Amino acid sequence: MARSKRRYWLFKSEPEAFSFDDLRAAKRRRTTWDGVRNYQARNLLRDDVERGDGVLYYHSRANPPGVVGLAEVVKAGYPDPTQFDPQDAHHDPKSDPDDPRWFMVDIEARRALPSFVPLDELKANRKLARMLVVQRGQRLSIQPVTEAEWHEVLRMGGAPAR
DNA sequence: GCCAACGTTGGC
DNA sequence: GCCAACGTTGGC
Repeated sequence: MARSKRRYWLFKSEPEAFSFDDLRAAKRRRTTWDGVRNYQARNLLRDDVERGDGVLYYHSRANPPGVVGLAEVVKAGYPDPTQFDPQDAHHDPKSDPDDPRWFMVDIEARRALPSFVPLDELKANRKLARMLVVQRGQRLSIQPVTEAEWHEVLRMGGAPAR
C-alpha cells in the first residue's frame, strides 16, 4: 500500500561494489538492495521505505564521495534472501526463516544528476546543515531525507525540480 | 592505508 | 547490565 505522500531517502553504496552506472546497466535498471546488516537501517527498509519513494544515490568511499544520481523504490521491504545463503558474504546463521532478521527493497535507476554533488558541497550548503549525511560520525547507510533537502540537492545537481 | 567513530558481541 | 574487545564504516 503506497502512502499518499512520497518520502525521500539517501542510499549509500561504494562505487567499487555497486555504482550508479552499475545500476543503470542492470537488467531493467533495477537491483535488490540486499546485504544491509544494521538494525537502524533494517528498520527503515522494513517499515518506512515504500514503493514510489525517491532515492538519492550516494557514492561512499569514493574520490570524492557524493550524490551521483536518482533512483526510485519499486518494491517495499521484504526479507533479504542472502541472510539464509551460507555461501553469501552476508549470511546470518542466527536469522530464523520464519522470522527473518534482515530486509531489503528494490530500486530502479532514474536519471543521473547533470552535475555530481560532492559531499563538500553538501557540507558547505547551510540549507543542508541538518542533513544526516553531513553529520560527523553518521554511518547509517539508509538515511531519511526531507522534501526540502531532496529539492535542494536536485537543484545543486542541475536536475529539473519535480 | 590510516584511523576516528560507531555498532555489536560476549565474558563476567 | 556493564563494558572491553572486536569488527565495520567511510572520510581523508
